[in-house]
Amino acid sequence: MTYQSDLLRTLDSRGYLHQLTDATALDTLATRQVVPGYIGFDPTAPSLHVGSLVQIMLLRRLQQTGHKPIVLMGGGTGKIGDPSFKDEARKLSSDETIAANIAGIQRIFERFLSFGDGPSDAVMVNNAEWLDRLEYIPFLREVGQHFSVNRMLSFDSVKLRLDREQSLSFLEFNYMILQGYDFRELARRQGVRLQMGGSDQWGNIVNGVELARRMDGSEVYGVTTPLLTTADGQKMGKTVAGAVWLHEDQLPHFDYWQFWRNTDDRDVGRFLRLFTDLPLDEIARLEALPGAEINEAKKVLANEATAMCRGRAAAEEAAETARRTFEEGTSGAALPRVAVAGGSIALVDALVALGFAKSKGEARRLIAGGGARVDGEKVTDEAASIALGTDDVRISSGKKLHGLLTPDR
RNA sequence: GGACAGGUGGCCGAGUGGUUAAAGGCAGCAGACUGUAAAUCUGCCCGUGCAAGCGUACGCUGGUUCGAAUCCAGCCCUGUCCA
Repeated sequence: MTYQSDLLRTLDSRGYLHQLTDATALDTLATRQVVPGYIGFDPTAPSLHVGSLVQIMLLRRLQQTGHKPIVLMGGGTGKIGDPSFKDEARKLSSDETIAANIAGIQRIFERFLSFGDGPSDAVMVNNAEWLDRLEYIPFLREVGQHFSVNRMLSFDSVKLRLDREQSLSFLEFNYMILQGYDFRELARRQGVRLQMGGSDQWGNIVNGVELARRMDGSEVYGVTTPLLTTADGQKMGKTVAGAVWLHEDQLPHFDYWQFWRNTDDRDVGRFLRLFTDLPLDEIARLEALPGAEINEAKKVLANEATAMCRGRAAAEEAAETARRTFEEGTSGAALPRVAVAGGSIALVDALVALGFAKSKGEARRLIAGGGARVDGEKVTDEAASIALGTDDVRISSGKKLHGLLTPDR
């Protein structure tokens, strides 16, 4: 369908829409007023990784089209853990951990959203504010009566777990009730009209929509994004080094840039639309590049995505390092470095020190398999030692990972 | 509380006394081919050690045995059914 509102037109054309509870009504609403919309995030880690980036970008689009993004931190629900599509119960987090995680996550959002007091400025709220104070009996009477267990059991998030004969504790079973209640509370307190989330959140979102209607008679809406997988069917956000964290404390700028640079051909257009602010006609041109020229589009993707998250300077440095490393075969400034004292180091130790191998044994296997190079020369002697003069020595693991040994004088 | 089934390496899953650091698959790493892509083929894939080896590992604790992931006992956890 064609949408009237900037909001839905943008979301639709850039590939964010999977399901909507009431597209027409939401579309109309968005043409008439500033729509406060939220997405919930569990503060179960001190940072967020690329897996959350679609949701973050969704809030950014909301703000870009004149509406108000609200970041809901699940300080209360985080104490329970979302059971959706998880195989096993999450570990419960302590209050201190949760508070620290929230602080870590906030600094990431500040890069994607503009916070403040204005009508379309972003705000961050914590559902512990209302959830921690709930009293069991009143809650059951007011909220519990609106939930049918029969229905909750039919939700995929629960059903799949039960079908696989895995345990689902009552604690976790309550997650969807609390999340529905969040929506209703935010609607009441802040006039929130929209909840967004990944497709796995559909059931939770619908619960909230219905709860708000039943308790307060208010109309609120839900939008989910498609589950983001790479073209070869993998969940997005893993690289050689593990999760692709958004904050540089967990992942260097260069690695972040490389993550985007290594995007599958088939994903380039989709990712450009989702993760950059480039205009659609420009993206259409880039994704149509034939054959190896598509690499130009990947560079643009890497530059833009890195600039948004890490800053333009970081993106440029990463791009320059990548150009020198991969196109010239020399070294760039953003490569990881390890200082070596004493003028020499065993190759296995160097590989471990640079993080290219988790253990000496792994480093040895890498060398034996022909994957290790010193200054571009393949080395197959597991016992090789590297002598350092005055210059940096470049160590490579495979084609992708490069690092420098710097003499420590 | 009772009956039954089960708990194996990051995941799935074989294995019912020695030749089992544990088949196979997935994921991951490397090589070849390429375009820092995909697909395909090949090798690697607990730690330590140049190596022989040593250490650790099949829910936990103890036992039987020359020898246990495999047998026995108790406990913990999960599922199904019953109360």
